Amino acid sequence: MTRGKDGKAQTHERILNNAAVRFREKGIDGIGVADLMKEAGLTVGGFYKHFGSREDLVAEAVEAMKNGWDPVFADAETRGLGGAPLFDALVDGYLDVQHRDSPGAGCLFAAIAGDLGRAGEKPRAAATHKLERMIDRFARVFEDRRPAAARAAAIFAYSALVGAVSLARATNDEALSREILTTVGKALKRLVRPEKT
Amino acid sequence: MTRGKDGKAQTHERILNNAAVRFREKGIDGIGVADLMKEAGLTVGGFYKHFGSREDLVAEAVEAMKNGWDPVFADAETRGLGGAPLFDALVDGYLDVQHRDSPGAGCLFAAIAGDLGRAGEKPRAAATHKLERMIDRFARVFEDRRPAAARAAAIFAYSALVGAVSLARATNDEALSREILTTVGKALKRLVRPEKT
DNA sequence: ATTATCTATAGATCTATAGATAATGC
DNA sequence: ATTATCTATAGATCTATAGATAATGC
Repeated sequence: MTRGKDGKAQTHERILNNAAVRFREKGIDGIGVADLMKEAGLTVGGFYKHFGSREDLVAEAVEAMKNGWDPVFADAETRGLGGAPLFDALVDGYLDVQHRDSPGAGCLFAAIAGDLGRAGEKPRAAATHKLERMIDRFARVFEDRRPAAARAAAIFAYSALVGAVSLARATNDEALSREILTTVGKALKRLVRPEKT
Repeated sequence: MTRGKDGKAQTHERILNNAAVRFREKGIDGIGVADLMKEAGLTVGGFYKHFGSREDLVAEAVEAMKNGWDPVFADAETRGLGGAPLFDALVDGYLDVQHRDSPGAGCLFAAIAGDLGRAGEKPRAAATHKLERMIDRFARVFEDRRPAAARAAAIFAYSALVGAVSLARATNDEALSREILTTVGKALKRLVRPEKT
């Protein structure tokens, strides 16, 4: 309706999904409203008919961020995978060089945890929601433990994963970067991996 | 000499140490050159007599960042501490709520790893240097293992620590935040702690 | 008539530079 | 005479808003 061929909701989604990628790639403050609108094929003036403020966009974008694990979980579910093999797939996928080199499509915490800690209440609330969901989902991988222990294992392993990719991206020494990824992967499989299922 | 009562080197240090705090508190792009100079008691015009560019300041500030562990290591050395007690002191200190709430005085990676991953070559080289030194120092805590295993333990534990504080800062749910800190602390002590010394 | 999007711009940033000033060293 | 710091400003951002325009629905 009106000017654009698409509906407003689709335009909204387009702005959002692009912002979700760009914020992870360039940091929350790394790209401006005008450029985000341009990348969505629009001009800056329409922005505030879609979002109350830039911060509102950040919060919505955080909610919209598909974390790289979604396909792994989905695939595991269809194939009836769980326990150790699923854990290994999640760890390997997270610590892969491709994930390290594609922050825009990857874990929001590895990419912008620091920015989120300094962000307003709305983005932080959205991040909290994402984090809770991620922990719950990851905890179910530890079928061999009681709920409290499974949750603890998920929190511990997830912290190590987030830290590893954050550090692997921060250094410009490729050898060190890969060493971090492989070392943390091995340690997690040795110390945290659930029993075979 | 000239205008200021202090020497140029002291002024340089003053700008640097303040920037090192502010960058961790507000993110690398969270404060401008003019405000940094004002906080050091100067005006913006003098900045480029001290630093070739803003990015050069970032790199120097990263080098200058005292990580919160320095006093713990120093204290341990004077008291002849090592092994398990030192490991516990480092883990507890890192995962303390006070560290979480004082990014300006804390670990640079927990505060700005994301920013560093997007920064220029000079800041990333400085970060790499810091990271290497941190790993080497932390690895010496694992006196009970061979060098390669000690290094792996240091990389793994450090990743978990950085991830835990990053996540604990990103959420606005105080209970979840504390749960992350205590859970990761317990897991590290159970799974990675060196033998008693 | 409504509304999604457009153009244009206000006002507040930010990095970097030019040229003046004031304190020291010869 | 030198130089560390100052004031002032250019030019490029950025968020947010005002008002015009063009497409749809009554």
